[in-house]
Amino acid sequence: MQAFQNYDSAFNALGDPTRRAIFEKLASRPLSVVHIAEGLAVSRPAVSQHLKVLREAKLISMVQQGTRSIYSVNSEGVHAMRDYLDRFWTESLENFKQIAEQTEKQKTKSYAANKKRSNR
Amino acid sequence: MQAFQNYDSAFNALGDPTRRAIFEKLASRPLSVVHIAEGLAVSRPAVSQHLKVLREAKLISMVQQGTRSIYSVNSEGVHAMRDYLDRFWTESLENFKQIAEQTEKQKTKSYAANKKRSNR
DNA sequence: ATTTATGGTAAGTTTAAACTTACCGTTAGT
DNA sequence: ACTAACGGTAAGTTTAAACTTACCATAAAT
Repeated sequence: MQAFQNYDSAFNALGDPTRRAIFEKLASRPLSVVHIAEGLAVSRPAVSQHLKVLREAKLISMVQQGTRSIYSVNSEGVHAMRDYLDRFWTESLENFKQIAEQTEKQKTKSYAANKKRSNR
Repeated sequence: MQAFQNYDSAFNALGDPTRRAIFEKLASRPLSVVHIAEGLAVSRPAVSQHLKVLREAKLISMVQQGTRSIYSVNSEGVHAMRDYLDRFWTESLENFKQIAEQTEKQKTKSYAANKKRSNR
C-alpha cells in the first residue's frame, strides 16, 4: 500500500523531544537551519544532526537556496505514518469489542471458561 | 483537543523495532505475555519491560485474568497519535504549496528576491 | 580578492535504553 | 499443602543516541 520505507526510523525520529520540536516548527513554515536552531536549547550542529535523522525518516525535505538549506515537512512521509496508525486503529477497535465481551463473560463465568480464548 | 498525555513517549514507544512487533502482534488479537514473547527474539522479561513502555505511552492496555496478563491495543491512544499526525499533515500540505511557489519564483527571479520570505 | 554567513561532518563524552540472568510473589491446578 | 505456570522487578552490562567543540567547505556580499 505504501511506497514508504521504514516505520521504525519514522517513529523513532518523532520520539525525540528536540526533533518533535523541530518538526512542529517546520510544520508552521519552512525554515533555514539557523532559524530552526534559534529557539531551541541545543547547539546548531545538534540541529543539523537531528535534521539528518528526520530527513532519512522521510518526514522532512530540503531545498538549497544559495548558502541556506531550507527545510520543510514532507507531507508524503507524514501521510504514510498516519495511514499506518489508521490501519491499526481499525484493528484495535475490533479488539476493543472482543475485550468488552471477555470482560462481560468474566463477570458471570469462571477463569477456566475464558482460558481457551486466550490460549494463543 | 486530546485528553491524551505525552506524544514523545508514544512515538518513542513505536520507534523500537521489538516494540513495534509487539504492537502489531497485539493489533491482531489480545495476548498473554508468554504468547507475545513466543515468536520474538528477546527474553520474556524484556517483553515485560517493553509492555510497560507501551502501556505508559497509552498504546496498549492490560486486563488481569487469574495469573495471566492479557494485553491489547489501546485504540484511544492510537487515535490520538493519528490525530496528531493529521494536524501536521494538513499544515504541511499548505507548506508544500508554498515551496512549490518559491521554486517557481526561483526559476525566474534571483535569490535576493526570496531572501525576505525565508528570513525567520 | 577578502570577509562573513551558513551549515555539514568528525571526534569525543555522557547518559540512557535494551537486553540479560536471577529472584520472588501470586494464582491455579493436583 | 505442594507444585507448576505466569509474569513483574532488580541488578548489571553493552551499545547507541544525543550532545558538545572544533574544523572545513561553499556561496554571497563588500
